[in-house]
Order: sequence, then C-alpha cells, then structure tokens
Amino acid sequence: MRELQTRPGTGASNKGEQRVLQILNGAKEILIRDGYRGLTLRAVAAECGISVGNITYYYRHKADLLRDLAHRVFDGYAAEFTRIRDASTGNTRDEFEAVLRFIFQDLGTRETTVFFPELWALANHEDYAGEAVNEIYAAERQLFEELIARLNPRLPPLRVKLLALHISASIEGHTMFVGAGKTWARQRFELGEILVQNALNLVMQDAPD
Amino acid sequence: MRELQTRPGTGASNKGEQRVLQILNGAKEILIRDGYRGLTLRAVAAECGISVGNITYYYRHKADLLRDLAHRVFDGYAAEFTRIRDASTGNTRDEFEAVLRFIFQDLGTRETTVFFPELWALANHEDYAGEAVNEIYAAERQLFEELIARLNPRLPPLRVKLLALHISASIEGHTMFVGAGKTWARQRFELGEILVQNALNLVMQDAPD
Amino acid sequence: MRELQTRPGTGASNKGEQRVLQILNGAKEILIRDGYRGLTLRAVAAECGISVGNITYYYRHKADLLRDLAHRVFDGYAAEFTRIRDASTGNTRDEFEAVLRFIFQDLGTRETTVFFPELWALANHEDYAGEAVNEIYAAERQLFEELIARLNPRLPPLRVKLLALHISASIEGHTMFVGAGKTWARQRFELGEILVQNALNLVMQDAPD
Amino acid sequence: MRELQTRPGTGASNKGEQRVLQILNGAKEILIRDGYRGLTLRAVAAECGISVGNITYYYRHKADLLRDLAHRVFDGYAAEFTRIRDASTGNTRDEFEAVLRFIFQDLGTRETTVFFPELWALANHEDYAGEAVNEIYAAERQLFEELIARLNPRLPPLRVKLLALHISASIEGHTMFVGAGKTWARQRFELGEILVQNALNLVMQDAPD
DNA sequence: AATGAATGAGCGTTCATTCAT
DNA sequence: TATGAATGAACGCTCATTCAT
Repeated sequence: MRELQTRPGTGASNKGEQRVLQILNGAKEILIRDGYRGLTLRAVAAECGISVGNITYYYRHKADLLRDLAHRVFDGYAAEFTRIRDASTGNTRDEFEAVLRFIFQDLGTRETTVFFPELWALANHEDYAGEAVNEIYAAERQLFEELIARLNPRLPPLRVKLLALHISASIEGHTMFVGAGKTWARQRFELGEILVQNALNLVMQDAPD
Repeated sequence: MRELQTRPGTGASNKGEQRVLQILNGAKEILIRDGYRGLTLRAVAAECGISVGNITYYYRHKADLLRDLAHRVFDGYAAEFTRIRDASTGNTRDEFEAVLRFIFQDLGTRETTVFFPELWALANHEDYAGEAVNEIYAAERQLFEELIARLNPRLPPLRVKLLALHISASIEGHTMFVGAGKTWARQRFELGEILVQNALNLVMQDAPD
Repeated sequence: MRELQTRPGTGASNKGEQRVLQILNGAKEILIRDGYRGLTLRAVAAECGISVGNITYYYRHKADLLRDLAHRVFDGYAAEFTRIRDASTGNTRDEFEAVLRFIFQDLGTRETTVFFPELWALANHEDYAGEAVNEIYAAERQLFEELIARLNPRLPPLRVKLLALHISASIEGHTMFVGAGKTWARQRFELGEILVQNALNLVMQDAPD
Repeated sequence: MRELQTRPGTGASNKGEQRVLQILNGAKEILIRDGYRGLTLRAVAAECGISVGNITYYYRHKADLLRDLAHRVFDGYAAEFTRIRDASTGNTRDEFEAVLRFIFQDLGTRETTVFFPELWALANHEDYAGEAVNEIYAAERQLFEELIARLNPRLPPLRVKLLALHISASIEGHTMFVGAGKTWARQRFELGEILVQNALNLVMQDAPD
C-alpha cells in the first residue's frame, strides 16, 4: 500500500486512520457530485461533519489530499484488474472481452465521467496529477499487454505495447460521449460492442511487418 | 459567423473589434499555459496589457468570454473541415485518411493537448462548455459520416453515426497519451497509422446485421 | 427657474436643453422603478437610449444630476401648491382639507413612496439632499401656515408654524405605511380622513396659553 | 431571543460571541456616521480592527449582517416597551403619555435620526429591511393598541388599530424635522407636547360611527 | 485529535469618471 | 454634441492556510 500524504505523525492511531479514510471518501463524493470546482475544504468538512481545521490537521495542503484521492481511485482499479486476473478461466479471449467491457461500461458511472476528465486537465498543470494518470493507465495497459500477447503470440513486444495503448486510449476517449448524462449514454452498450469487436479484430489480424 | 457575447454596443468600432480579438487570444494563451485555474480576468488583462475593467467593458461575465473562446476554437476546426471538404479530389478513401491523420496529428499541438481536456472537464460543470463540446464534435462527426457513407454505402444511417462517433472518440482519447509533452508523443505517428488502418478496416468490413 | 447643475457651456442649445430634460426624466423613471441603488449612469443612459459619455458631458458628476433631479421634484410640488392657492374658492376650510388630502393621497404614488425616503436618508449625509428636503417642506409649510392662520386667526405666528410643521411631519410619516405596495396601502383613504379631521380639530381648538 | 444569521458553527464560543457583537456595533456605528452607502464590509472591518475575511467568516452575506443589525435595534425597542409595560402604575393615561414622550424624544438621538430613514429607504429595495420595519412598528403599535383600548374601551378593534397606526406614523414623520442636528431640533420638546395632547384628544374624543 | 477564529490574497463584477475622436 | 474605449478603485465574497486552545 502506498504511503499517505498526511502530515507526519498523524493518522497513526486507529481513529486517525478512520478519519483519513472518511475525509478521502467525502472528497470523492463531492468531486463526483459537484465537480472539481466544488471540491473545497469547507465542502469536504461539511460532508464529513468535521471542521476544516481537522482536515488540515491531516492534510497540510489541499494538493496532498488530492494526491491521495487520485491514488485511491487508482488502487480501486488496480484491485479490480487483479481480481479479473485472478478469476481467469483460462479462456484468454473471454477474459479480454470481459476486461474491455468492464472498463468501457465503467465510463457510464458518474464517478468516472467526472473524475477522469478533471484528472486529465489537471495533469497538464500539476505534476502529481500527471503521475497519477501515468500510473493508472500503466496498470491498465499492463493487463492489456498480457492478454494481447497471449491472444496473438506472434506480435513483437513493442507492437503489443502500441496496440494496448491504442485500445486503452480509444476506450477513454468515449468518456465525453457515453459518460453519465452525456448525449450518447443510451448507446453505451452498442458502442462498447463495436469497440470490443474492433479491438479483437485489431489484435488478431495484426501482423508483424 | 456567430454573434459575439460582448455587451451590446461594444466592439463595434475597429478598435473595439481588435481589442476583443486581443482579449480572446490572450485568454487562449493563458488557458493553454496555466490551465483553467489560471484563467482569471486579471491574468488576461495582464497578458493583454490592459485593465480588468476594460475586459468587463466588453465581457460583462467571464462566462461570456469563455463562450466566445470556445466558439473561436470551434470555428477554427469547422473552417479546416470545410477546407478539406472543398479540396476533395474525388478519392474518398484518400480524403478519409487525410482527415483522420490531420485530426490525430493535431493532438500533438500544445494548444489542442491542453485546451480540449480543459473543455471536457468544464463540460461537466458549465453548460456553455458542454454546448461547445457538443457543437465541435458534431461538426467533426458530420464530416466523418459523409465520408463513411461514401466508403461503404451499404451501412445503414444509424450504423454510420455510431462508427463516426467511435472513430472520433478513439482519436480524442489519444490526447492524454500522444499530446505535446506526453509520454507517447514520439509514437504519435505510428499510433496514428494504427488508428487510420483500424478505422478503415472497421468501416469497410462492417456489415449490416 | 433654478439654475441647472450642468457643465458650463452645455445645455444651451435647444437640443441640449431637450437632452437634459430627457436625462432627468430617465433618471426619475429609474429611481422610481429600481430605487436609488439602481440609479446608475449606465441605467439612465440605457433608459434614454444615449451613451454614458453623453450624460457625463452634461453632468460632470452624478451628484449634479441628483441635485437637479431633487429640484425638479421640488418644482413639481411647488407648482402644485401654487395651483391650489390660485384656485382658491374663498372657503379656507375646504381648501385646507383639499391640500391635506392631495398631499396624503400622493404618498400612494410609487414615485413619492420611493423617492422621499431616499431623500430623507441621503439628507443625513449629503448637503444637497438636506437642502432639497428643507426647501420642499418649507414650501409646503408656507402653504399650511397661510391656511392655518386664516382658519384660526387668534393663533400666534410661532404656534402657527409649529402646527404646520406638526401636520406636515404627521403626513410624511405615513409614507412607510400607506405608500405604494405597503402593508396599509388599502387603508390609505381612511387614514387620510383621520388625519384631516384630526388636523382640523387641532387647528380650530388650539388656543393660545 | 432571535437566532443570529451567522454561519452555522460560528459564534458559539465566548470569543466568537463577543466578535459578533463587536461587528454589529461597528456596523451600526458606520451606518449612523456614514450612511448606508458607507456601510461596506471593509469599513466595518476597519472599524473593528479585524479583517474582512473575519466578518465573512461570521456573516456569509452582507445581508445577513444587516438583518441581525436591524433586529438588534428592534430588540432594543422591544425591551424598552416591555420595561414600560412592566412598570405600569395602573394609570393608563400617564403610561400612554410616557410612551409617546419616550418615542418622540428618542427621535433626537443621532442613532435614531440616522438609522431609521436608512431603514425606510432600504425597505423599498431589500426584503429583509422591509420585514425589519414591519416588525419594529408592529411591536410599537401593539403597545399603542393596548393602551388606546384601555383609554377608550368603546372604540372598535379596527378603529384602535388605525388610531395606533396614525399616531405611530405621525411620530416617525417628525424624524426629519426634529432629529439630531435638524432645523427644528430645539422645538422637539414643544412639538412632542403638541403630539401628545393631540393624540390624547384623538383617542378620547373619537367615537364609533 | 479536533475546533473555531482569523487572515490575506485573490476572485468576478460594478461603476463613476476621463478622454480621444 | 455625442460616442465608445478605457481606467481604477472599490465592492461582496471565497478559500486555503495558520494558529491558539
């Protein structure tokens, strides 16, 4: 588990640990409900029913809290990927499709619809956000790469990497269109199937030069 | 040409028109350099070497300025699409590839890399941003749809729409990966070719149920 | 006629004179409609369909405009009082009642309801407003004093003055209660009759010590 | 006691309570000295020797502060009325005269002279001010009504209400004439006696139709 | 561990006023 | 005479952060 960005010496006790989790959950709730602009310390404090001072007791700077928040989201996906990997039935193709479908349909949750664009935008100006983005998608691609290499063993490693990136990017790009409340949200399933079929074709038909 | 959101009676004179353009350019510059959080009226004023009051003289509300800014970007792409359509050589496939390559490689400009994620994030909280996003991509998809329908006339209209959306989304999703300064920027060309080939396959092989 | 507070050299021409009147009328309209807080140069300009610069061409300072505006209201009442005096039928009691009723019922016009409290408040901080208040009520009291002295010739002059002031103040005090839109507006007539009867009693029964 | 309009959670401690009182006193001081136009958060902060942020810490909106300020004035008068009612000697006429004299002579305090006209003017534009005005005078009239009904039990209830209103309005109307620093301030006592006698006559002689 | 008070910088916005044309 | 551009000061308000308790 990653080291928290809390003030040294805080969050050690059981109570403190609980409090930190409560703060992170509250912050996530607000980010999803009100967007990044609504994510103020006052709002988080109100959400958690604690004082602003108590938040700054754990997180000296707001950016520290955001860092931990980003990592928590990352950890959530990493755990999901691990779960998928562990639940492997041996049928790589089924597994690949399941992963793609999971990630694609997850775009429809309000959490993902709101959180990721904020993170992408932030990544252009804040280092910690850029790092978080890198980590999250690196983990996603690693899973893709394993599956792609198994599906088409003749692909050279770099090609595998590029295909994984392409598929990952293609999925993410749908966020603004099929996300929660977006214009094409009702076609999310259909578009997901197009993506899955297309990704399969790409991986299977692709041949080394 | 769209109506500007400036106060009625302002920006009529030559000087005023110039000033409005200067303000919009300054705002764009700052948005790209410092992100949405840095885009304050004071920053724009400083960038333009004018007073804050002078900005609010033209734009009563910051949102009015942002609206115009979004539409300017939109107009830029719309003009480009028109240019491409007008320059049609008759070879639909070449044209389709050219369009895809243009849009994909454009992701590598710092302007696009930074501006669009900001717009996507904003679209979740601000109506005008959501409308701007919708308009921009609707124009892009319209061009795609024309080309796809010509490439594979047997596709039903809805299928054409979905394929256009899928391709458009897939391109945009690469922004965070192959954009200016991003980790995979050096593979932008190669990834672009993967996308182009894949899109062509998708359009040509796709068959009505 | 009072001298206007316009810039020296302006408002001389026929056109200029008309413009000044237009500005004053516009300002009054806005003051009545939107209150003192809404009375900005921009609002007046919009109301008149001219530019802000054109207003400041005539009135260098906003206070100059307000001064003229206050005096115009004063002139309006002064003219009304003159008219009443000139229309005298010889029956002093009828005339007295008519004057009281006119002034009291005038409290119900939105103009009076809004304008006078603003003037009273302003009078505590701005000299010109204090002077305007003094002038307006001095003219009103002069009319009252004439009528009271005729109604009860045995009253000494100072007593006449005090009674006139008392009656004038009593009327004005009803503004906040029976003015346009106020809680007791529907009882305006009935309260006016109470005041008239009471004032008559006071004047007729009052005896020198 | 009325609930304060301060932010929830603030002003709970002794220090906070003191601070809120200090802010209200400072605001009152400025309103009296400089009028409503001078009553800015910055001015109040300077008066109290604290930061603007500290005021908005307690009062999120300026209107909240003004509301509390109006209610404090109201509470002051309400307490005075209660005191008078409790000190009742049994002689209703004496009591009635005492109340009228108290209110009338109070017009001579700078606080009353300045504060109330501001409130009347504000009442035309701001709801909270209108409500405050209504509450203050409703309390005053209630006291009047009790006394009037006792002085002349034959008066029907509505008539009592109208007479109370008339007397209240007549008193208030003297503010601009006999208030602190006003032209007729030196005749305040004499005019007060005229009002008292006149009010007594009105109440005693008035007969149901 | 937690609170509530307090700050200071900065925000978008309003507006009277100046001025070149 | 009239306009539109431009300014600068001030406004109410937000918010991350500090700190004494």
